[in-house]
Amino acid sequence: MRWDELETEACSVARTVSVIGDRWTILILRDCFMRVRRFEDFEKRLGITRHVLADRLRKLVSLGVLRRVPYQERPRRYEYRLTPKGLDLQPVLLALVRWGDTHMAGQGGRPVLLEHRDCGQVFDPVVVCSHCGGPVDAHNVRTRPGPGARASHADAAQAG
Amino acid sequence: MRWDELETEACSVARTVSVIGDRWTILILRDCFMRVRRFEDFEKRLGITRHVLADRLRKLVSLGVLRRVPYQERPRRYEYRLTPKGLDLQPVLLALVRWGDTHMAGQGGRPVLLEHRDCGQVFDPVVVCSHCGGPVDAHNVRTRPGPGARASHADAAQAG
DNA sequence: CTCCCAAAGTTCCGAAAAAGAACCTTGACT
DNA sequence: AGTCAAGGTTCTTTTTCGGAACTTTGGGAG
Repeated sequence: MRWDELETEACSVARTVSVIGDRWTILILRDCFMRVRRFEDFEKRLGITRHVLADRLRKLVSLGVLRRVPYQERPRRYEYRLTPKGLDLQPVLLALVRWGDTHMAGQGGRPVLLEHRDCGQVFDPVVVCSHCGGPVDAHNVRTRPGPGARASHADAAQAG
Repeated sequence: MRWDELETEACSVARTVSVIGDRWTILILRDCFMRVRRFEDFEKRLGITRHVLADRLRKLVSLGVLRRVPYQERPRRYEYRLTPKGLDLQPVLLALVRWGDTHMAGQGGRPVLLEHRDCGQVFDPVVVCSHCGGPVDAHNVRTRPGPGARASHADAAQAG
């Protein structure tokens, strides 16, 4: 299966992976959430090659995750900002941070803490059910085919 | 920056990406959550080459995300199952499903629905604050350095 | 006017990884 | 002895990546 076939799969994970399933893309998005916006800043912070960076930014813009905004004229220069579609990726990033904190933390503990503005406290992101508000974990979720289901594989996140 | 340098970064996103920041790895994990366990089944469902599949499974086992469990003797055969560390990736998969459903759904609507066993309803995963239970979104989270912070870049998931 | 600088890319080349297909191993079954 | 199944491994070819140099647009210094 090739990269460009992914987005046509009847699977939301596959479709999402077709957008962000690349290490550089995820790290670029992490930096976007940290308010990094310029080509050179991404390059310096990430240690990515300019070639790959340009490619990924182009891809993210064409997918509507980032937009290219001019920040000066003569010479015209652009910066990259998250669109609403891009901001919606926050839960993905939060989930990645949480897992890394739990399972990959170094000797010093977690590198970063998350503070919830609404209550002012340091917190962990917790996933709950939109219907009853109860906790969601690996053992209390079932998947079933939805209206967009097709042939082969369904979607996913059920227990082992 | 090379792949193997990622896991030493003082960033939980980077460390997590060093484990799952690869499209095949994420799709393999999706299938694991759907109770797929055997080499041939992964191969058939994913359309991945055997070479890459063997490599990714080996990597996931060595990282403690999957474990190799014998399911028959003579000839000895193994299957792959999520460990507790692997099951903890569920929020990541849920976040990917949710984003795909919202932003990449095809004409037919969502391919799969999630059902919460505790309340029996179809639901969306929602991220809330572990402290006050309030909603978490792109605009009410601040990041600050934690005990494991180091030199360069902090972590991540703040608004644009 | 010429040189130098900055930001944001693009181009080029050798190295690494993925796709695709064939081959190998263990043991059961016929 | 021949066939089948599961789970890999070994090729060869095609893509992608890393690293470094080059380009473009214009400002500012001498």
